[in-house]
Amino acid sequence: MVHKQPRMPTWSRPKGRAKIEDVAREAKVSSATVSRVLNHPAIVRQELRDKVARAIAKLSYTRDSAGRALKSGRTRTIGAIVPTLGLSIFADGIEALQNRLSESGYTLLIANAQYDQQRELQEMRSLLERGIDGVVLVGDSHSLELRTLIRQASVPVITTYVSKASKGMPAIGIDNEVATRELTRYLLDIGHVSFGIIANVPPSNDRSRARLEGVQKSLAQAGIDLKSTQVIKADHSLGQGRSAFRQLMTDHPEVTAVICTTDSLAIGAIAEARKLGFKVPQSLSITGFDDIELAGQVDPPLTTISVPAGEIGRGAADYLINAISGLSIPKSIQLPYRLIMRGSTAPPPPSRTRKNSHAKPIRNR
Amino acid sequence: MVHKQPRMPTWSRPKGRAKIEDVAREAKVSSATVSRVLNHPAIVRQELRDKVARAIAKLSYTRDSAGRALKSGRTRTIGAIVPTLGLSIFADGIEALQNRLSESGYTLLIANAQYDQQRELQEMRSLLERGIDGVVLVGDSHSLELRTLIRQASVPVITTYVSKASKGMPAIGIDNEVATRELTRYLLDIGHVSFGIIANVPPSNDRSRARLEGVQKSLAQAGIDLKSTQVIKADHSLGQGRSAFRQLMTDHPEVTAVICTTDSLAIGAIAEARKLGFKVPQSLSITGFDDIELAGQVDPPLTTISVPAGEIGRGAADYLINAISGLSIPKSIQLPYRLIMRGSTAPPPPSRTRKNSHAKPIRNR
DNA sequence: TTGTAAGCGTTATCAA
DNA sequence: TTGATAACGCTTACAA
Repeated sequence: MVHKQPRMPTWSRPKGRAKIEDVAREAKVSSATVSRVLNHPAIVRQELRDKVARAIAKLSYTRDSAGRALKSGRTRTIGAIVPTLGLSIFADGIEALQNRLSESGYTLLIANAQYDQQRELQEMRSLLERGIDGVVLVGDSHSLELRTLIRQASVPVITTYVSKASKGMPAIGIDNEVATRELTRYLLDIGHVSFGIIANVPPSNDRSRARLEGVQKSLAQAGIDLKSTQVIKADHSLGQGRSAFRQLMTDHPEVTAVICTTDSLAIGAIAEARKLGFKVPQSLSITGFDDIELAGQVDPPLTTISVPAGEIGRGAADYLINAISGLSIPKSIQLPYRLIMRGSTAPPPPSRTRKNSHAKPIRNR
Repeated sequence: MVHKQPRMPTWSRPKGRAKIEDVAREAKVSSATVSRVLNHPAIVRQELRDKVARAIAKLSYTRDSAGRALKSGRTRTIGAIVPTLGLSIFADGIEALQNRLSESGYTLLIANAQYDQQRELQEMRSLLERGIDGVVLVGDSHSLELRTLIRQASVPVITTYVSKASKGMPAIGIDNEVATRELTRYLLDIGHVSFGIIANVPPSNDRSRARLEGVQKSLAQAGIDLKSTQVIKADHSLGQGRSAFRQLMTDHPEVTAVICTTDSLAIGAIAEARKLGFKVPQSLSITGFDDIELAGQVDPPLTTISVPAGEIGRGAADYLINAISGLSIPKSIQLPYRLIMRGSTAPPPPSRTRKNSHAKPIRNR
């Protein structure tokens, strides 16, 4: 005998979720008391507190954050816009950011802008409409419109992976330019005089630009000339690293040190170098930037600059949480990078050191 | 002469944001009309529509989603909980998910659970409290409590990177077990009889387990015995791939094919193999799984299974958006994987083929 | 210490 | 076609 299933009402309200009134009724107190138990437990009598707690457990009540946000003007939500999640350096930062926020009861709204300022603006609008309490950006190339939007919303903001506040926006990260200066200095010190650079320069990538400038300035300071063909532009893929390397070495066989602005490019370059028969580091030094997981595992392991992505993420979280609660920390936070010297760099072959190089004499002292 | 700055009120409300009433006043219509222009423009007269539009532009008004959510019970927000963002396969999926959601006016709340069911549960509570309209999970190992929570909230859910609905939860992804079966079949077909497996088995990683089972079943079917020492457990890091490989080859020098359950492990294994003097693929074949960017760039390029992370992310978004609007698509979506044959695999050296192997005769048919 | 009630910004129902 | 108004669930003066 087939029984008919008890039929659901044609359209039952999607949420059978308990509300604060239900808890109040169950505990025989007012809804205000329930709210107080939730938000300021100290000011309610132990006995009632327990009753309310039991009622909450029984109904497995959770606050509806919409009502809460409407009343308080706070969403306990932070937004982040990154260029992409496809680069582990950003993914790692976001992961750390989320972990820290979660500990403090915040949730993370995330968006990616694909290095497109127009998209960034649009995502920001969407985030702002959601009423985020704070926002995390990357880098310091942002449209004026974006800045205006943030200022008008008077939402705390911090930008990451760079170290200097730009146009009043606080930052947390490393000084990319100083980092490549040190790296270049190191290569100069061990005797290199003929350089090639593989730089990822998608539009609006200020970090990469700073890295490139660090190298250029350091070389200029050492009186070493750099032809424009010694700087190859690429995106950040391994494949581009390979082809850029090939082009570089075709045009400039005299090069003994190849500086890449990301590890991916460097790893691509190493792969291609090996294929082309270069001995790294004996005849050719190659460096990266970021210190991704792979950097220490390739053969030879990559000399690179380590970027503290986790610390950046955590620091951004802490900064915003403080800023939201009124403790404004207006200054930028400069984090230390580390020059990691591994096996991909060595002094140039004897025949190629300064003595018999074509480098001009040192100009700037 | 120093003028005092006009002093801000001790505590000004953080938002100078225009509300719907302001727009209404500016346009000399009722707030209801403004709302209608925003939500059902068709039913309001052209003239008023324009007036309202102008007022909106003038005040640069945007809806406050808290009020909206409170009224409508919808937040236009999707939550996602991934094990980690540190694996590019997940980062890529999330990126695609976010892009697709963004196109449809949704924003993405993200959390990571670090392969910890307890954390997953806690993050889910937080997400649910935020009133998400749908949720994306990874894999099919989830605590009963989590399932219950989701069911009670009656929030649409989809799990990803697996292909079969488990306990009523729809899924989108590939069939990991079938994939490694095909991969193993391929290795058998080209003559391998002695296998080693490097498997990442963090707690609750069902994908990895399925991959491992696929290999085991395929080998069992071919009548090939697998000692427990031929299966090395590891996490998913490159370094672990290296050490696992070393251990494997120490215990089982007869192995001619090493199957790794992730590309990272395989790349680590290749690096170590090279260091130890193995010739890949001439004397040893190595395979991965995921087809990360690097897989095609290492030397030799890695034979692997390609997982369509982007498609998974987009598919999950589409699924949820449909489910939210009532078009329930109850079935799981099985996406095709691809076996990518590259240079890291080849027939075993002649001396090691079946003829003179120690493999038992085929049992199962 | 607790309860009552107003109001946060929006949308939808009902009347006009 | 438009306007007035009542919720939505929560927090917080203000009263008791």
